Amino acid sequence: MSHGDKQPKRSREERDFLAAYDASAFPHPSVAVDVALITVEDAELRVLLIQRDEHPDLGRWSLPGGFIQLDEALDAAAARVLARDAGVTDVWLEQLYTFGEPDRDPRTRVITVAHHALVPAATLRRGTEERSDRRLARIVVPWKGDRGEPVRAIDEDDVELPLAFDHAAILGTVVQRLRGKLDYAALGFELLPKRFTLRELQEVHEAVLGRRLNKDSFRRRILASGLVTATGQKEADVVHRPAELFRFVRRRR
Amino acid sequence: MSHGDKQPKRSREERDFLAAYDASAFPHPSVAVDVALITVEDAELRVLLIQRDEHPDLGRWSLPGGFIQLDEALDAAAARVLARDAGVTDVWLEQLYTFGEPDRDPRTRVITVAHHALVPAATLRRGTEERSDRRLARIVVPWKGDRGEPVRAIDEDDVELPLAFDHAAILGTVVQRLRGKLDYAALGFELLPKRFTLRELQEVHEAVLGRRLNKDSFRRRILASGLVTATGQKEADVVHRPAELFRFVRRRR
DNA sequence: TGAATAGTGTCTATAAGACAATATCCC
DNA sequence: GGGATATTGTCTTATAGACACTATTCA
Repeated sequence: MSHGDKQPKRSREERDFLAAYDASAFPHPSVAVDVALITVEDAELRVLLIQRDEHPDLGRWSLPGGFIQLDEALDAAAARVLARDAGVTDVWLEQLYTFGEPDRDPRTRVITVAHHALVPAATLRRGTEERSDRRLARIVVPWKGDRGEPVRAIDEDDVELPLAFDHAAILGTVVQRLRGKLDYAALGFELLPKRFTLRELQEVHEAVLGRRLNKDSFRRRILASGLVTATGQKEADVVHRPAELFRFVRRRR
Repeated sequence: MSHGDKQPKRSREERDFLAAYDASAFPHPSVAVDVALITVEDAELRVLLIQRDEHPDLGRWSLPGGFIQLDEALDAAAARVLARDAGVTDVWLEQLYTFGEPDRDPRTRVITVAHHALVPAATLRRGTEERSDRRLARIVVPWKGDRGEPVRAIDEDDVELPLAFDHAAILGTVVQRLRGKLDYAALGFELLPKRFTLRELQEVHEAVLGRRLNKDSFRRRILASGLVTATGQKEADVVHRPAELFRFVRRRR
């Protein structure tokens, strides 16, 4: 057993019980995973959406998702879906919340264990450009703070993409969670390339939080955290004084 | 499909699809809920445990739990389990995390949506006194901060209660989550009676956080938050100057 | 009166916000 | 040089921690 402290020595009696156990004695729900693959581009929060080509909710836009397999861990299922639908591997991926309202899927009872993943925009752009059923949609958050209510998805042409099932609510919870975690977890770095300027990091934080931050204290706070270290290099091809490039360094906690 | 419609008007074709959908075409996991019913007594974090009287893990101690019903929402299943096993209703109850390692239950694949609930100690003591298969166990946290690793359960006689399945890990996640939420959510009040002193509130915070807090700044912070209001009453039967009783008031955020 | 905790006031250290001054790049 | 942003430094304000002092109850 991978969980827990002690490996229970099972008695003969317990082994007999387990051998006789019939899991099909009562009906079971379906269990799926959905993954919100999040990035920040042009200082805006974005998510990968896929247009459904099957009933139900055909034509609507959904998060990458799929049913879990019986011998598959939840995070493994999420990683599988992410690789299959977005061609993305080795990214920050974490369980978010489990959505299980009885009527959330018209087919049958489907409980979905929602996950969220973070990836730099450059990584995501490779490979999601050509397909017309994939969009890197802007997330429009119609609330302030951490209320976690449903959000909307808008494509590059300012067209709203209608979301399938309860995915607007799932995405609202994603934004809520990211805003809550940003303060104490080193999330910003997951959304940036290896080397980045402090202004870029601040823009990522602002995109996630949905509000402007004070430049001076942001700078001081990040530098004091010991989470970044200067590389000595400077950004290039900017029309102003180039900023120093920093990189993330594992430390603290 | 048209782009703007919100409430899906299902087409004839979609309705036919749904009517023909066969949920039993592939095997499904079992889905359960487990509930950590938490309280603070004698300035220590406690949880209600039940000794298992069936295989598997017979004799070990577990959180109240049960399989969800097909037409039952997740939080409704958690509330049902809580009422059945602890006789407790109308308490703060929130989804925590979903545990789904393939081998976490030896019977079959069981995914559990873990919840946590908070209740004042006085409320819980009523009705959980007599039964020998129920214990309000102390939670011993062998780590600092918010690591969320497994914890141990100790009864009143300092005897460790071996935990069933991965419940030690679930409880670790409970402590981690409570510590993270305490800063910004008004959790402390859920663990106290209607009227309480600031010292009692501080003791609850200290029990959850597992560390001592500065009295002066705790006092200032709570009073400045606007979350409590003085009642004009004072505590009785104490061997020292009685403190003023406060009550929780909904405000802020 | 003494033990024990409540509650108040003050001082200091730290962090955030505001703002000004200077630096450095491209055009 | 001008535009634009980087980077540094200073000042002000808010908050946390430390500590001292007074207040109030019961034994």
